[in-house]
Amino acid sequence: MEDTIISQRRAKADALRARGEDPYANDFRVTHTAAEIHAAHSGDDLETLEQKAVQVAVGGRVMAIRRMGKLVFFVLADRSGQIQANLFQDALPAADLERIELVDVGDIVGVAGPVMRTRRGELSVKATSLRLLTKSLRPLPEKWHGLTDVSTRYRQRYVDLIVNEDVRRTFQARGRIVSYIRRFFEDRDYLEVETPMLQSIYGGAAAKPFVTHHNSMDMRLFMRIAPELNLKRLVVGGLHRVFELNRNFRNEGISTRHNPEFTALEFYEAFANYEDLMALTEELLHGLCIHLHGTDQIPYGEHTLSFAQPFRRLSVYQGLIEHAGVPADAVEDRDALLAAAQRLHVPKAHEMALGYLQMAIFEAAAEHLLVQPTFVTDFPLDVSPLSRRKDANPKLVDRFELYCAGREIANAFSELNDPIDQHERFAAQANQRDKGDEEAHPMDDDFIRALEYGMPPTAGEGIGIDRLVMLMTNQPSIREVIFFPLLRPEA
RNA sequence: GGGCCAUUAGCUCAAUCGGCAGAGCAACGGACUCUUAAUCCGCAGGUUGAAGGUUCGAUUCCUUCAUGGCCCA
Repeated sequence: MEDTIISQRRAKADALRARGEDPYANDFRVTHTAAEIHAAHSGDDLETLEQKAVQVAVGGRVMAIRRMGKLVFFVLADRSGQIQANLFQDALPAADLERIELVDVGDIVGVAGPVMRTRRGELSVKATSLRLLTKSLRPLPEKWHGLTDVSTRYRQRYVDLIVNEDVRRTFQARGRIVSYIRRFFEDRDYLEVETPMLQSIYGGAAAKPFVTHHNSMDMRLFMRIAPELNLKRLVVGGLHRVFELNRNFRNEGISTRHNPEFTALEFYEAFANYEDLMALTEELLHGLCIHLHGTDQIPYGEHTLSFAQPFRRLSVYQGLIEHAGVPADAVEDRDALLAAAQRLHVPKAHEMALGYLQMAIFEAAAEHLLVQPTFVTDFPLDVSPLSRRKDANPKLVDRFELYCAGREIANAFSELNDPIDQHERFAAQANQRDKGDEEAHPMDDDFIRALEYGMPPTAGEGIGIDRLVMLMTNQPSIREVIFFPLLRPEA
């Protein structure tokens, strides 16, 4: 029974206290990490190390104990990796030898002594002292199979991280990705900014918000679904290159691709258009892939993704023609589109305005085919209330979405900066809302006012960081790249 | 929201047609000064997710619920 193990370990903590030692001490100082020791001495043989007698102090969790009678091996894990500690009876003071008996797998210990190599070649620390620094009361999962139960892995991510090295690596990669992105934009003279998560009017995307309440102001507030409108206000204010890398909240279903809170990068650059952003996006993803993997060809599930530049480009209309079987001269023909929608089992097709219908067909027919990075361009105006019209075709906008592995990774456009047009678009969205579209964009009078002061010609983009991390780390579920994905509370 | 699947010891998994609930690892006791999932001997550990039903008898069959996973919308 679990309580049996816990009480056994509590007894060991008590035994330590009886010896006048704190089972939760905090006075041990580490001089080296495991990785530093491996890096410094990987080429040193047994005799060389004996001569050098390099003294180190390492601290970490005991991942394995192998007792050989008068010799005990610990495998220690610290933030950098693992190192073996060898506890020889004739190298340790009596008090430390007795302490070995109080150490369990899972405890945090400190070991000091010279770096050595065993006869079998294992680089180790020969312990001349042993401290027990943190008593672990709960047993770790089995050493070979680890922890695999998905629910437990997410609920007790700390255990998942202790025992599953690949999980640790995935989250380390996530950190490096975020860091690379920040550096990428800082190098291009972008300013990192933070804008409100709590908003009295939400906007910037088509999604349902979380609603909350401010008590002392007695005010309804929304969790933001996107930072877009605030970032464009900053561009109006003269911050011509800004980015925000932060959380968005959308009140929708949970799946392998959706978590209610997710991390997005949004960036805005004045005097640029959506074509410029395609080039910038290629550069960002290509550089990131090389930075992480040293190559631009990486596995994702059964596929090999290529981030070699340039990425494929496919207009929405081309997609309708090539993948949905819509005749080339009928991409704006409602009857032809409805026929395609029926073939593809698009629900509620008859209720949709033209642009929504085109996109629903495109998504049903083409989305899953877009495995290699592909810029889908030239979206219908109806579904793009914040994008600039195309000069050549006012029914379309200067917009692209980047698809990869059948998923939307990024969404970008030349920004609509005509306040009159923007007001009309919001009005059209209000009309959609009246028809029952809960995801239609709400009117934002202050945003119109900001545009009336004049926003320079600008292009902006949003990139889903969680999905990007999934691609870069070959993970099939968004929950594998979010430390604590949303779950129902335990019973 | 719909369908399918899973839930058994701390962890990973068994259990024949409905017939005494088992193993490995971890733990506990012991042997061992070069192990690498150490090895060897011994011992212990269970409200089979919850509630109800069928049955002489339920881990197994049925119903409802809970949690999670996958697929679909």
